[in-house]
Amino acid sequence: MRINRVFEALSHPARRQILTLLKAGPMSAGELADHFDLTKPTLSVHFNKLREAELVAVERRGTSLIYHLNMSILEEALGGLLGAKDQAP
Amino acid sequence: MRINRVFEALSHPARRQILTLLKAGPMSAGELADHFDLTKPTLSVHFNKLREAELVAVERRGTSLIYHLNMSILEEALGGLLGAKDQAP
DNA sequence: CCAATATTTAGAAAATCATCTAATTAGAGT
DNA sequence: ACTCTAATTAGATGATTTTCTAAATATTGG
Repeated sequence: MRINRVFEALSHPARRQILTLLKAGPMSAGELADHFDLTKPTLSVHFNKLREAELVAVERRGTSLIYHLNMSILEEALGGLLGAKDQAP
Repeated sequence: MRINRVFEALSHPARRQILTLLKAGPMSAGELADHFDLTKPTLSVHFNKLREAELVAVERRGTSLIYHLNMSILEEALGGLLGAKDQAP
Protein backbone atom coordinates (compact mmCIF):
# COMPACT_ATOMS: atom_id res chain seq x y z
CA MET A 1 0.00 0.00 0.00
CA ARG A 2 1.43 3.34 -1.07
CA ILE A 3 0.31 5.40 1.91
CA ASN A 4 1.29 8.69 0.26
CA ARG A 5 -1.04 8.07 -2.64
CA VAL A 6 -3.85 7.16 -0.29
CA PHE A 7 -3.70 10.35 1.73
CA GLU A 8 -3.14 12.43 -1.37
CA ALA A 9 -6.26 10.84 -2.84
CA LEU A 10 -8.22 11.61 0.31
CA SER A 11 -7.25 15.28 0.24
CA HIS A 12 -9.93 16.33 -2.25
CA PRO A 13 -13.53 16.65 -1.05
CA ALA A 14 -15.00 15.24 -4.26
CA ARG A 15 -12.87 12.13 -3.92
CA ARG A 16 -13.91 11.62 -0.33
CA GLN A 17 -17.52 11.97 -1.36
CA ILE A 18 -17.05 9.38 -4.07
CA LEU A 19 -15.89 6.95 -1.41
CA THR A 20 -18.84 7.81 0.78
CA LEU A 21 -21.24 7.21 -2.10
CA LEU A 22 -19.61 3.86 -2.80
CA LYS A 23 -20.20 2.74 0.76
CA ALA A 24 -23.80 2.15 -0.23
CA GLY A 25 -22.65 -0.20 -2.99
CA PRO A 26 -20.90 -0.24 -6.38
CA MET A 27 -21.85 2.46 -8.85
CA SER A 28 -21.04 3.34 -12.46
CA ALA A 29 -18.89 6.31 -13.42
CA GLY A 30 -21.95 8.04 -14.87
CA GLU A 31 -24.09 7.52 -11.81
CA LEU A 32 -21.33 8.85 -9.62
CA ALA A 33 -20.85 11.85 -11.89
CA ASP A 34 -24.54 12.74 -11.50
CA HIS A 35 -23.85 13.61 -7.88
CA PHE A 36 -21.38 16.35 -8.74
CA ASP A 37 -21.25 19.70 -10.49
CA LEU A 38 -18.06 18.69 -12.27
CA THR A 39 -17.70 17.50 -15.84
CA LYS A 40 -17.23 13.81 -16.55
CA PRO A 41 -13.62 14.21 -17.65
CA THR A 42 -12.85 15.91 -14.37
CA LEU A 43 -14.52 13.13 -12.43
CA SER A 44 -12.63 10.62 -14.51
CA VAL A 45 -9.39 12.12 -13.27
CA HIS A 46 -10.61 11.76 -9.69
CA PHE A 47 -11.56 8.14 -10.30
CA ASN A 48 -8.07 7.53 -11.57
CA LYS A 49 -6.44 8.88 -8.46
CA LEU A 50 -8.66 6.74 -6.29
CA ARG A 51 -7.81 3.73 -8.41
CA GLU A 52 -4.08 4.42 -8.23
CA ALA A 53 -4.41 4.58 -4.46
CA GLU A 54 -6.32 1.29 -4.65
CA LEU A 55 -9.14 2.88 -2.72
CA VAL A 56 -11.50 1.72 -5.45
CA ALA A 57 -11.50 -1.12 -7.96
CA VAL A 58 -13.16 -0.99 -11.33
CA GLU A 59 -15.04 -3.59 -13.34
CA ARG A 60 -16.52 -3.28 -16.80
CA ARG A 61 -20.20 -4.08 -17.33
CA GLY A 62 -21.10 -3.58 -20.96
CA THR A 63 -20.33 -0.01 -21.83
CA SER A 64 -20.27 1.03 -18.19
CA LEU A 65 -17.44 1.03 -15.72
CA ILE A 66 -18.53 0.04 -12.26
CA TYR A 67 -16.57 1.35 -9.32
CA HIS A 68 -16.28 -0.57 -6.04
CA LEU A 69 -15.00 0.71 -2.72
CA ASN A 70 -11.96 -1.04 -1.31
CA MET A 71 -12.65 -0.57 2.36
CA SER A 72 -9.58 -2.41 3.60
CA ILE A 73 -7.14 0.11 2.15
CA LEU A 74 -9.05 2.91 3.80
CA GLU A 75 -8.96 1.07 7.12
CA GLU A 76 -5.26 0.33 6.85
CA ALA A 77 -4.29 3.89 5.98
CA LEU A 78 -6.48 5.71 8.46
CA GLY A 79 -6.03 3.10 11.17
CA GLY A 80 -2.28 3.26 10.68
CA LEU A 81 -2.25 6.95 11.47
CA LEU A 82 -4.81 6.77 14.25
CA GLY A 83 -3.46 3.86 16.23
CA ALA A 84 0.03 2.74 17.11
CA LYS A 85 1.25 5.37 19.56
CA ASP A 86 3.69 2.74 20.84
CA GLN A 87 2.13 -0.53 19.78
CA ALA A 88 -0.65 -1.94 17.65
CA PRO A 89 -3.83 -2.85 19.53
CA MET B 1 -14.13 21.08 12.69
CA ARG B 2 -13.25 22.04 9.14
CA ILE B 3 -12.90 18.56 7.68
CA ASN B 4 -11.45 19.87 4.42
CA ARG B 5 -8.56 21.51 6.17
CA VAL B 6 -7.89 18.39 8.17
CA PHE B 7 -7.57 16.10 5.18
CA GLU B 8 -5.65 18.71 3.25
CA ALA B 9 -3.25 18.93 6.19
CA LEU B 10 -2.87 15.15 6.26
CA SER B 11 -1.98 15.01 2.58
CA HIS B 12 1.70 15.84 3.05
CA PRO B 13 4.05 13.16 4.38
CA ALA B 14 6.06 15.60 6.48
CA ARG B 15 2.91 16.77 8.20
CA ARG B 16 1.82 13.23 8.95
CA GLN B 17 5.24 12.51 10.38
CA ILE B 18 5.00 15.58 12.59
CA LEU B 19 1.81 14.16 14.05
CA THR B 20 3.43 10.79 14.55
CA LEU B 21 6.36 12.40 16.36
CA LEU B 22 3.97 14.32 18.58
CA LYS B 23 2.26 11.11 19.65
CA ALA B 24 5.24 10.53 21.91
CA GLY B 25 4.61 13.88 23.60
CA PRO B 26 4.84 17.64 23.02
CA MET B 27 7.91 18.94 21.21
CA SER B 28 9.34 22.33 20.24
CA ALA B 29 9.45 23.59 16.66
CA GLY B 30 13.21 23.25 16.65
CA GLU B 31 13.23 19.69 17.96
CA LEU B 32 10.65 18.73 15.37
CA ALA B 33 12.65 20.42 12.62
CA ASP B 34 15.70 18.31 13.53
CA HIS B 35 13.86 15.24 12.27
CA PHE B 36 13.55 16.59 8.74
CA ASP B 37 15.73 17.57 5.81
CA LEU B 38 13.66 20.71 5.31
CA THR B 39 14.53 24.23 6.40
CA LYS B 40 12.90 25.74 9.46
CA PRO B 41 10.81 28.20 7.47
CA THR B 42 9.44 25.33 5.44
CA LEU B 43 8.60 23.38 8.57
CA SER B 44 7.01 26.48 10.00
CA VAL B 45 4.60 26.53 7.09
CA HIS B 46 3.72 22.91 7.78
CA PHE B 47 3.14 23.68 11.46
CA ASN B 48 0.77 26.43 10.42
CA LYS B 49 -1.33 24.13 8.29
CA LEU B 50 -1.57 21.64 11.11
CA ARG B 51 -2.54 24.42 13.49
CA GLU B 52 -5.20 25.76 11.11
CA ALA B 53 -6.63 22.26 10.94
CA GLU B 54 -6.50 22.19 14.76
CA LEU B 55 -4.54 18.98 14.55
CA VAL B 56 -1.96 20.58 16.82
CA ALA B 57 -2.03 23.27 19.47
CA VAL B 58 0.88 25.51 20.34
CA GLU B 59 2.12 26.93 23.61
CA ARG B 60 5.01 29.29 24.21
CA ARG B 61 7.74 28.30 26.65
CA GLY B 62 10.35 31.01 26.82
CA THR B 63 11.68 31.54 23.33
CA SER B 64 10.42 28.16 22.21
CA LEU B 65 7.07 27.20 20.78
CA ILE B 66 5.89 23.82 21.97
CA TYR B 67 3.57 21.84 19.74
CA HIS B 68 1.00 19.41 21.11
CA LEU B 69 -0.97 16.81 19.22
CA ASN B 70 -4.74 17.20 19.23
CA MET B 71 -5.71 13.57 18.95
CA SER B 72 -9.46 14.15 19.08
CA ILE B 73 -9.56 16.05 15.79
CA LEU B 74 -7.64 13.26 14.14
CA GLU B 75 -10.06 10.71 15.55
CA GLU B 76 -13.10 12.68 14.48
CA ALA B 77 -11.90 13.24 10.93
CA LEU B 78 -10.58 9.78 10.22
CA GLY B 79 -13.31 8.06 12.20
CA GLY B 80 -15.90 10.08 10.32
CA LEU B 81 -14.70 8.75 7.01
CA LEU B 82 -14.12 5.21 8.22
CA GLY B 83 -17.35 4.59 10.03
CA ALA B 84 -20.92 5.59 9.33
CA LYS B 85 -21.87 3.47 6.35
CA ASP B 86 -25.48 3.91 7.47
CA GLN B 87 -25.20 4.82 11.13
CA ALA B 88 -22.73 5.95 13.74
CA PRO B 89 -21.47 3.24 16.11
C1' DC C 1 19.32 48.54 26.08
C1' DC C 2 21.94 45.08 23.36
C1' DA C 3 22.94 40.59 21.89
C1' DA C 4 21.72 35.82 21.34
C1' DT C 5 18.41 32.25 20.43
C1' DA C 6 14.08 30.39 18.57
C1' DT C 7 10.89 30.83 15.36
C1' DT C 8 8.05 33.15 12.12
C1' DT C 9 6.66 36.12 8.06
C1' DA C 10 7.62 37.85 3.26
C1' DG C 11 8.53 37.20 -1.36
C1' DA C 12 9.73 34.52 -5.26
C1' DA C 13 10.41 30.39 -8.21
C1' DA C 14 9.34 25.69 -9.56
C1' DA C 15 6.26 22.00 -9.39
C1' DT C 16 1.86 20.01 -9.01
C1' DC C 17 -3.24 20.04 -9.20
C1' DA C 18 -7.98 20.86 -10.78
C1' DT C 19 -10.65 21.94 -14.34
C1' DC C 20 -12.43 22.67 -18.87
C1' DT C 21 -13.35 21.62 -24.09
C1' DA C 22 -12.37 18.65 -27.85
C1' DA C 23 -11.18 14.34 -29.51
C1' DT C 24 -10.72 9.33 -28.86
C1' DT C 25 -11.70 4.55 -27.39
C1' DA C 26 -14.80 0.65 -26.20
C1' DG C 27 -18.87 -2.02 -26.33
C1' DA C 28 -23.83 -3.12 -27.73
C1' DG C 29 -27.43 -3.31 -30.82
C1' DT C 30 -29.45 -2.83 -35.36
C1' DA D 1 -20.37 -1.59 -40.86
C1' DC D 2 -22.79 2.20 -38.51
C1' DT D 3 -24.54 4.53 -34.74
C1' DC D 4 -25.47 5.35 -30.01
C1' DT D 5 -24.07 5.51 -25.34
C1' DA D 6 -20.47 5.49 -21.69
C1' DA D 7 -16.34 6.87 -20.38
C1' DT D 8 -11.61 8.05 -21.06
C1' DT D 9 -7.36 10.48 -22.74
C1' DA D 10 -5.11 14.80 -24.54
C1' DG D 11 -3.89 19.37 -24.22
C1' DA D 12 -4.30 23.81 -22.29
C1' DT D 13 -4.93 27.13 -18.56
C1' DG D 14 -5.41 29.09 -14.05
C1' DA D 15 -4.88 28.21 -9.17
C1' DT D 16 -2.52 26.21 -5.37
C1' DT D 17 1.40 24.08 -3.05
C1' DT D 18 6.07 23.43 -1.70
C1' DT D 19 10.28 25.10 -1.03
C1' DC D 20 14.00 28.26 -0.54
C1' DT D 21 16.68 32.68 1.08
C1' DA D 22 16.40 36.95 3.40
C1' DA D 23 14.35 39.75 6.75
C1' DA D 24 11.49 40.44 10.86
C1' DT D 25 9.53 39.38 15.54
C1' DA D 26 9.58 37.70 20.33
C1' DT D 27 11.78 36.43 24.57
C1' DT D 28 15.49 35.87 27.69
C1' DG D 29 19.91 37.19 29.96
C1' DG D 30 23.73 40.25 30.80
